[in-house]
Amino acid sequence: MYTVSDTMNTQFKKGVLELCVLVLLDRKDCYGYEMVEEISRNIFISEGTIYPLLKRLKTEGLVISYLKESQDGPPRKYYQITEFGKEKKEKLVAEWNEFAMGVSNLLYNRNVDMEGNCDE
Amino acid sequence: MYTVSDTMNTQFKKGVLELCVLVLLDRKDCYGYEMVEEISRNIFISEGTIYPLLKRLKTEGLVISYLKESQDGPPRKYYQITEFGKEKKEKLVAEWNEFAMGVSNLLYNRNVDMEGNCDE
DNA sequence: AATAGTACCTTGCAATATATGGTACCTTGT
DNA sequence: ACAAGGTACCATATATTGCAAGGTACTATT
Repeated sequence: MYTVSDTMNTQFKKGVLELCVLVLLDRKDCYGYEMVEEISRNIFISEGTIYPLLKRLKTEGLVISYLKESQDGPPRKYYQITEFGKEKKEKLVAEWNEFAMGVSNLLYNRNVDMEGNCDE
Repeated sequence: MYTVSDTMNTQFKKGVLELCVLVLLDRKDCYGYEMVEEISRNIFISEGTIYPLLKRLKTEGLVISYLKESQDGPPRKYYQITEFGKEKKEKLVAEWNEFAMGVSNLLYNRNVDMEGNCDE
């Protein structure tokens, strides 16, 4: 199991894990435990986080799920992204990029003139 | 007053606004209303967010404050970053950069081998 | 006198990552 | 046979924090 330093700021992850899960599922169907492994390659995530998150995504209609047997342990619950989920993913990616750029500008004092960010 | 689209994901900001405030205060002393203006150039922030945040930073010893009269309205409460605050800022900047890079790798499927992210 | 901008503040709410603890399957070593 | 460890799922309670909504008060403009 891969791990990234668990000192990483918990708050930073708010909302981002949903984005990460949708991005993974847009590539291929995954089961929960697998996604924890994947995401853990890059940012720390606790197992206790993924299952409530997946449940929420399912309730919101962003994903569906199906069971599949496994040789290595109990049956796996695979998740598949829906069309609605794909739309949401696109929206979140765009928002994340805009946000990350905004933060970067603030941190490194680049006050670029962006379209539509001024009242008059 | 500058504004960025207020549709920006609220969750993304968790923890980041603290970082932004500390970065601003590391450049120069600022008062709350001023920081809202500055930050709003790049990411949406509500006025109702900054004052509880500043209060918390003060309680934690990351900043101190002093009053100064103004011609344009009521007295301004300026905030100054402490040595402890500067250390915290450095730590948060590093954590943010690591985090943002991790997310970027996940979004764009760059599974780089980074040092210390594998158990064996 | 009324309005708008500046500048501060408090309270309650909503969202979500995590810790903790639990169930159950399979393989390997003793 | 059985203990241990990895795989795989789940639920609950808690902490953190951004925001909306509402308030006070000063100054300048209409």
